[in-house]
Amino acid sequence: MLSERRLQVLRAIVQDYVGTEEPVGSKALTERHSLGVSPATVRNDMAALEDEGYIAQPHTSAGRIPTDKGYRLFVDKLAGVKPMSAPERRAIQNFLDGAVDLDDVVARTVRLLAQLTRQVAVVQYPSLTRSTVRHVELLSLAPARVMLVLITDTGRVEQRMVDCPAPFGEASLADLRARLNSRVAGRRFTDVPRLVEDLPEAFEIEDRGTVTTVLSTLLETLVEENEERLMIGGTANLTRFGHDFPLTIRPVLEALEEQVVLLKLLGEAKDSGMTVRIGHEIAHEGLNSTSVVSVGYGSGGEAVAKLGVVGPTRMDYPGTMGAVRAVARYVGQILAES
Amino acid sequence: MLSERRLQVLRAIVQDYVGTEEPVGSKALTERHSLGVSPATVRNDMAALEDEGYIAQPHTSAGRIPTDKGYRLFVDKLAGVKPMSAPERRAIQNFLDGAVDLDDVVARTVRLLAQLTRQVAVVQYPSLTRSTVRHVELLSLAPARVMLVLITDTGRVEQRMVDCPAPFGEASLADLRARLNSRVAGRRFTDVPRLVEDLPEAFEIEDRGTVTTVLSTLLETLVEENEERLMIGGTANLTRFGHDFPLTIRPVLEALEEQVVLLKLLGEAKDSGMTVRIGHEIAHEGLNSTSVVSVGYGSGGEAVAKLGVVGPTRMDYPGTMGAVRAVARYVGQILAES
DNA sequence: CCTGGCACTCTGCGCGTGCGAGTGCCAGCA
DNA sequence: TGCTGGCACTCGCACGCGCAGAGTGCCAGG
Repeated sequence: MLSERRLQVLRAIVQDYVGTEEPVGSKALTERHSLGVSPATVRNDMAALEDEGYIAQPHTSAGRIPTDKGYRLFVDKLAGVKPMSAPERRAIQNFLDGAVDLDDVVARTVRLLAQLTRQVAVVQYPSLTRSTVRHVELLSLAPARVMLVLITDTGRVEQRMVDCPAPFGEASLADLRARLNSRVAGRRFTDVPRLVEDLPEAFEIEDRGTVTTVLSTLLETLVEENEERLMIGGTANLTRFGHDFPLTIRPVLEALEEQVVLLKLLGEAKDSGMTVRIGHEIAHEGLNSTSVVSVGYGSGGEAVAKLGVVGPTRMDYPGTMGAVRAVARYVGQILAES
Repeated sequence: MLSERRLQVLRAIVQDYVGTEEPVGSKALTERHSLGVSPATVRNDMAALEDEGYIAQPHTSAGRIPTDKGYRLFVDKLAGVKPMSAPERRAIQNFLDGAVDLDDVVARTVRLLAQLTRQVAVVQYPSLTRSTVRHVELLSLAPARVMLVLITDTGRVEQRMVDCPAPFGEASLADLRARLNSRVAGRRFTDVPRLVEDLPEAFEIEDRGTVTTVLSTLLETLVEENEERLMIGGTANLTRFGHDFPLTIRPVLEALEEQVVLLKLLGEAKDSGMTVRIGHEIAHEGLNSTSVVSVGYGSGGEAVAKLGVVGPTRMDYPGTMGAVRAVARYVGQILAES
């Protein structure tokens, strides 16, 4: 176990390194923080911290920088979440209140997060699978062509074209629409398959094919995991990554374009509370030198999706976590209102 | 007027520079192209081209690189559009055919363009203002709350929540839905205001407030220019920009995040035919060292939106133009089918 | 267990040099 | 008049060198 002072030294190293982006030496440390001991003592502590793997030196006889393990300890034990100031909170609320629809909410959230954290922001659209159905609408576009529109409680709208095996009359369509809604409106997506199972039986034999087709399209839409979308913003902040970044930025941009990767990343995070993944804790190779701070957000007490930021491992964790948490909270409020 | 050979020299310079990314000298030119003259002659030609402002030397006694004016001449007079090969065309078609809905079409198009051109791809969603209405749906969510869903012929769906001034019965709602659709279905957006003008008069006095509210929300949705969305992809290709690019890439990323800028840019382009904007021809400062190749696409003969790529001025214009044109063509087909 | 001192190591930077690519110009030739 | 070969000149760039500065590890003393 590390002594109290050594933890303080680690904290000081992380803070200074995050601020200056340069390896920090023993002398500078004692000057900028009142540790009450001399540089020589700090050097001993640093040697110990290095032995334990919390810090490292990029080159012999340069200062130390924190390792992923060091940041981990810092986040878990040494730093809290820095709350947003009251004016900041008001600004967040004002900005988000101006949104007109779901797309706009998500777009504004991305912008806001990117600006607050000066990092890359990622916001997942409210997930279909955890939402409830508000309404299912069926529109007849042609005798054997139906458009299926699914509206969720989070305001998301999905539509699908359905080619029917046989012409389908207006009356039957209205019938199906009514029965469908009376069964699934207000229910969770996961319950829908069970609820509509026996629906075809209520129809005339010649309509059953069409009903089955419509229903299977609906179920398809519900489970279609790859329809989980997300919005990204603030990529220009990547240019503040480091001095060497031609090589650093490339894989990150590539990873960000692979929405699958990001969705997986967000999916792995805890459903409640904040998740911080640091450097090599992230499985995807291109993101090995980044950290991801994510949190669930939702209209009720329950998370319907996640949002977060991607930045260099050398980031201001307390500030970033504060911003992410605050934004998630207000987005949840907005969604609950709409 | 420049002699034929001088134009050939310019063409050769552009081609070589695009290929090697390095200033090209007189000797290398004669070696790689059979111009039938000696380096000395080429030097004279180059001096002339430089006087005219078509090429420049980055430093005294280095090779020459084309100026924006040089690229302009190259694009207008010296190079055609390089058509895609048959296998490439098949690949494009196959890839786009797999799309399930409009979002997917756009997403795939972006991916495809970015891969084909190895540059940043920008695809505008089919514009509302030039489309026609396929269907307007009204859903009663609460006694005084209506959801308005607008479906366009390009498959785009817009929804808006409407808070009514007074409760609105199911019957009135059905009435409004029917009247509305009979008037506007299949009509162009621009005609809609005129067509629904006198609609409130057909309703009982107590419903008119609500009808008016719904209609104005509809009109709002139609004109809402800022709802013009676009999707961007292939930003990782920016890292191939140049060696110096920390400074170059930053403003470009920022400009790309400002969708307003991009929309303006696309909006300024010709409606039909391909538009190439080179370097300083682009008003926005951050994009001064880029070129934009854009073209309209649409389901009928008519363009409903634009797509294009953003890349360094030093790009393979014939190839890029070929890819952009081909993709636009196939996207148009896909939209027409759906 | 902390401290001051000391010798050591390594990176980054400024400077001077040489090389090579490329140019402009000129005189000669078709 | 236009093309060619030759020649002197100009830079940019890569390389090597040496120096200063920051930081370390270790040791002996309090």
